[in-house]
Order: sequence, then structure tokens, then C-alpha cells
Amino acid sequence: MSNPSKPDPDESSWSVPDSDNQLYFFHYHHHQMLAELGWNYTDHQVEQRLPEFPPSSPLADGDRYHPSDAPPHTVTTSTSSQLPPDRSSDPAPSASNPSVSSSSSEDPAEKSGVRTAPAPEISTKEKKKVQKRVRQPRFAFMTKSEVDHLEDGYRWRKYGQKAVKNSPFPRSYYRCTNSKCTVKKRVERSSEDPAIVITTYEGQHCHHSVGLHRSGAGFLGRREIGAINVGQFGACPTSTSQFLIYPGVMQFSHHEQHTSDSIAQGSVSAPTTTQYSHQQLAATADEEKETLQSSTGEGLLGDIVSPGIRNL
DNA sequence: CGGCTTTGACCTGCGC
DNA sequence: GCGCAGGTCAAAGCCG
Repeated sequence: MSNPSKPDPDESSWSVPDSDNQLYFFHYHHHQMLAELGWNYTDHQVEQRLPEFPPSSPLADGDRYHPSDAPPHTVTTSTSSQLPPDRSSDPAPSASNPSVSSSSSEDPAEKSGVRTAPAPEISTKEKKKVQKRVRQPRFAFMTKSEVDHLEDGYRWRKYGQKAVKNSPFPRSYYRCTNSKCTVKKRVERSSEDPAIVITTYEGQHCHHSVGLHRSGAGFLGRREIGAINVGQFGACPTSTSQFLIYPGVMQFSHHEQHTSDSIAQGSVSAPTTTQYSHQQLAATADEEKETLQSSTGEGLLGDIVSPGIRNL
């Protein structure tokens, strides 16, 4: 519940972990990776807008992905949003800085709304104050899919569900099952277009994915793992393609080809075509809401879906 | 039996 | 200060 017209008090304290630079790994490798993934990637402005590429490449290690597994995809990006302000000085837990997250509590990014364990120390209040102002980077995906909960290579535990105002669809809250990982995600359906699933990721994984992709047929393996390790990389294990995430707006679509495995496993009921849209959420929840609303309301998906996309 | 989901209660922030 | 909405907790139940 926030007012879009009002600056979010948290905005000034939005925290980007020290590893934030790694958010931008897409800068250097996206062409190559997408090419390898079989994506026909059309990049308009990314190169000029993205900041420096981080020193370390997440793609250095093994790669089980076989380009032949992936169908041709069309990726279209636009870059109208702003990069998040530099908050690298904020004491947020960092995926690449495990000492930060592990030295305090298991879930240091817990918001102020959380009932905390009875720890009657004075410092707790201060901690709370600080933590209250710390927010993990968040990224939202708008996925046109019948599947609510898209697999992304990580294991999630649902910890809550809430009815959303002005929406017939509830919002589900998930937390990464890794005890040291503070990543959360929210999954909800767009009230304007029930076919669109909005998945919001918050934070960065501090561990590798668990390789849930069963047989791995058509899935991406190590590449996805390495990418996720730097925080801003997503994948759809039920798809033969994956999607990349970087700060700013990125929109794309592709033909999702569920493997017979995933279908058999019940993760999907039938082969479907899924359209993905992604953009980094604005620094504030308000902007986030605006962004999402405008995105869905103005047919963002329609803008990015290539004519070749079809629903099966 | 462990892991996960469900669900009502609780807490906090924000607008009025 | 009050009410609302979002976010989270945690007990209970379910399931493999």
C-alpha cells in the first residue's frame, strides 16, 4: 500500500549489494550467450547504457547447455528505465559477500514488518532501523503462462499468501529454501490480464541453483548456475531457453518448449508458448507498481511479442 | 518423518 | 489515531 505520488522513504536506502557490479554481467556476454542459446537477440541500446562489466565472468566454468537443444528465439530489448542508484555503500547482505549475511541472522534482509525473535537487546532496535531501510534489488517478470510458479532452478518455500486488493488473484510469497539465502519472490497474476503471471524476485542468491531440472533435457545446467550466482540471471527450466536479467528494462519473448519431462513431472500440463517480459523494478515499491501497471496496461507484452509467437 | 503448503494472526507503514 | 493493505510468522495439515 503505497502512494505513487509520494517518494518512497526507503528509496534513499535501497541497497545494492557489493556485488552489484555483477548485475551487469549481461553487458558483455549477452550477445554471445543468447546466440549460444539460440536467441535471435536484437539489442538496441543496452551496450551504451549498461555500466562497466564486472571483472569476473560467471560463465567461466562448465556448461552443459547444448545450443542444439534450443529453438530459435527472438529477444527484443528496450532500455527506457534507469539504472538503480549506486548504493554500494549500504550494508546489505551480499550474494558475493557471504560473510555479511552469515554473520548476523539467517535472514538479515527481513523487513521491519517481520516479527523478530525476542531479543531484548538495545542494538536490535538499531539493527531493525537499519534493516528497515535496506532493500534488496527486485526484478519483476511478466510471464504469459498458464503456469503460476515457473521453475527457475532454485527451490522455493511458500511462506505466505495474501489477497491482493483490486485483484481476484492472490499473491504468493516464496523464500529460497537455502537457509543462508535471503532471496524472496512474489508470484501473482495480473488482474488486468489473468494470463500474465508477475513474478518479482528480491535479492540475490548466495548459492548455486539446486539443479531441479530433473533429467536436464533441454535445460541449461551450469550456465544458468553461474549466471544466477552473480545474482541477475534467470532461467526457465521447463523451457529450452533461458532469460537474462539486468538492471533496466529488458523485454523479450520466446517460444517455450516444455520438455516431455517437465510435462510428465506435472510442472506443465502441455506444451505452451510463454512470453516473457522483464524489467527491473523501480527503486521504490511505488514506482514498481507504476511500472508494472503501465507495462500491463499499455500492452507491453504486446509490444514485444514477435509476430511469430504463437500459443499452442 | 521431513519438507512443503495452507491459512489465520500479527506487525508495520502509510494515507487520511 | 485509526483503518487499510502489504508482508511475514508459525501452527496445523498434507504428502511422498
